[in-house]
Order: sequence, then C-alpha cells, then structure tokens
Amino acid sequence: MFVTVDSRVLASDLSLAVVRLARHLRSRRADAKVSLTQLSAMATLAREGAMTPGALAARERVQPPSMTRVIASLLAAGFVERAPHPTDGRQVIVTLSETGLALIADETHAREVWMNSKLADLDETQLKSLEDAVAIITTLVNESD
Amino acid sequence: MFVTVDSRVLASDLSLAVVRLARHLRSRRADAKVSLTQLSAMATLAREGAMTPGALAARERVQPPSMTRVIASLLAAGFVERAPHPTDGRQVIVTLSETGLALIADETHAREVWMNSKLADLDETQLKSLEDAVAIITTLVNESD
DNA sequence: TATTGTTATACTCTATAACTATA
DNA sequence: TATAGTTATAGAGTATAACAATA
Repeated sequence: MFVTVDSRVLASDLSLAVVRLARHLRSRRADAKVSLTQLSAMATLAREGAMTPGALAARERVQPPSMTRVIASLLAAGFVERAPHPTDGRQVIVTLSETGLALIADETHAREVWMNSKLADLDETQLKSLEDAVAIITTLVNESD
Repeated sequence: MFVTVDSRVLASDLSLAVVRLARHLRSRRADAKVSLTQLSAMATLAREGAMTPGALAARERVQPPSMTRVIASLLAAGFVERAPHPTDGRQVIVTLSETGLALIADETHAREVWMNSKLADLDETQLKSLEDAVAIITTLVNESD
C-alpha cells in the first residue's frame, strides 16, 4: 500500500502538533528542578562535552544573550561550572558539574512522568514511529540551514 | 526485524526534540502575520467551528486568561469576531472572520516555508514516519489526561 | 578591527489570583 | 453560590542593540 504524503499539509500539521506538545511539556514541569530550556542545554553539554557559551548557543539554536541567561541560572543552581579558556581570555568553558551530571541521568531515566505514562499506552509500532520521528526532527534541527 | 523501544529514553529524547523544534518554528515566524500560538487557536476554530473562549482554552490546553489575550490580539488584527451568546449573557462566541479563514488557508498551503524546504529533502518513508508521529502526538495531547 | 561574551531592554507566552457580570 | 470571562500581575524564554574585554 502506497500513500503519498502531502508535505505541505504535513509541515503545517507537524508545526501545530509540536507547538502544542511543547506547551504541555513545559507546563507539566512546574515542579521539576530545571526547566526544559535548562535541561536541553545540559543534555547538550552531557552529550558533547564542555564548550563555550557561544558554541552552546549555536548548538541549541538560540542567540548568545539567551544562553548567557540560561548558563547564569544553571550556575546559580550549581548544575554547571565556568572556567577560563586556557589561551583565549575572551572565552569561557562551561562544564556540567557532578550534580548536573547526576540530574541529567535522573531526568533521562525517571523524570518524564507524564510522557512516560502516555507512551506506556502505545504499541510497539507507534513507539517505533515516534522514535523514527525523533531522529528525523533532530536531523532537521541540526542541519546548518 | 524486531526492535524494542525503550520508552523512558524515548520520552526524554522526544521532549528535547520537540522543544528544540518548537523554538525553531517560533523564531522563524518573526515576519509572519500571526504567531504560532495565534495560528494554533485559529486552526482549532477552523477545524471545530465557533466556540466560547473557555472552550477554546480547553481545546488548546491553556488557561482561560491566556486565551483571553490570544483572542484579544486576533480580534485587534481582524482575524476573529466576537458575538454574544444567544441565551447566556456570560458567554461569548468567537468565530473566524473571512480574513482569518483566508489566512488559515494561506498558512496551511504555502507558509511553513522553512519546514517545507526541510521536508522536501526527506524520502517517502521518512515523511510517513513523521505523519504517523503527528497523529500519535495529536492523540497524546488531546487525551483528557 | 573583529570576536566573545555580557548587560540593558523589551516583547511574547503563559500562569495564578482577584474581580465583574450573569445564571 | 457557581460559572464565564476579564483584569492585574508576575515569571520564563527569547530577541536585538549596545557595551566591555581581549585578540
């Protein structure tokens, strides 16, 4: 069975679905230790290692001043540390702290309670579709442009 | 080939992917006539017809005061209209205007330029995965809880 | 002069609490 | 008293513009 996907309609539908799910996910974390914005930055540090604020802003696709604020909040909470760049006095190296690493592990394995409960109701085929979609979306977002 | 999906890791990955894509989509609409929040509300009115602010807030999964603001901005822009409820003086009926309807059609068919260009690079299998994912996500968000 | 990062400022989105009008 | 909606207020997230420090 072949189904031709209308990618223009899909672009619109995907946009709305993503925005609505993002709204849910953010609002359901009111009690969490870190917001999704903070968690996203920490996940990048965990996956790719220490980097400068500028590099982190680029990876997260936000402007540098936005990342300055995220880093400041994570620093205040003790989840990241800052160190001077060894050779370039303008730059700074941001690293996950021990606490930050522990939090990431915790979040990854047990934190997304609401979504976990939702996913528990899906069958294997649906989970596979979502998994494929995550890979595709990640690639889309990471392409240079 | 059978692959067992770890739904806990998927929950985390999906959260991050969705939040990042939502960030992209919002920032790429700086020049658009309506924001994604506004477009989402209008899409619901288009799909389900006129309704009260309270019902629209419930469908969009935001609190009533948030929807009041969205409606006020759409009203100011001429994309929706307000009418008194025929029998209940407390309630209000919100309808898409002609202009609003036209905008929805326009957005659906030609507006998501960036995402369209991204989707154009995908093959049919990948598009199908995304389409499935949109259906699943929509169901997740729409479940009562 | 160019680059890195921060500060100052402002706008959007969303929420909770308190209020008004109507039922 | 209960419900629908709005107003008041606040906080998170993000942006652009201007600045400081260093290369």
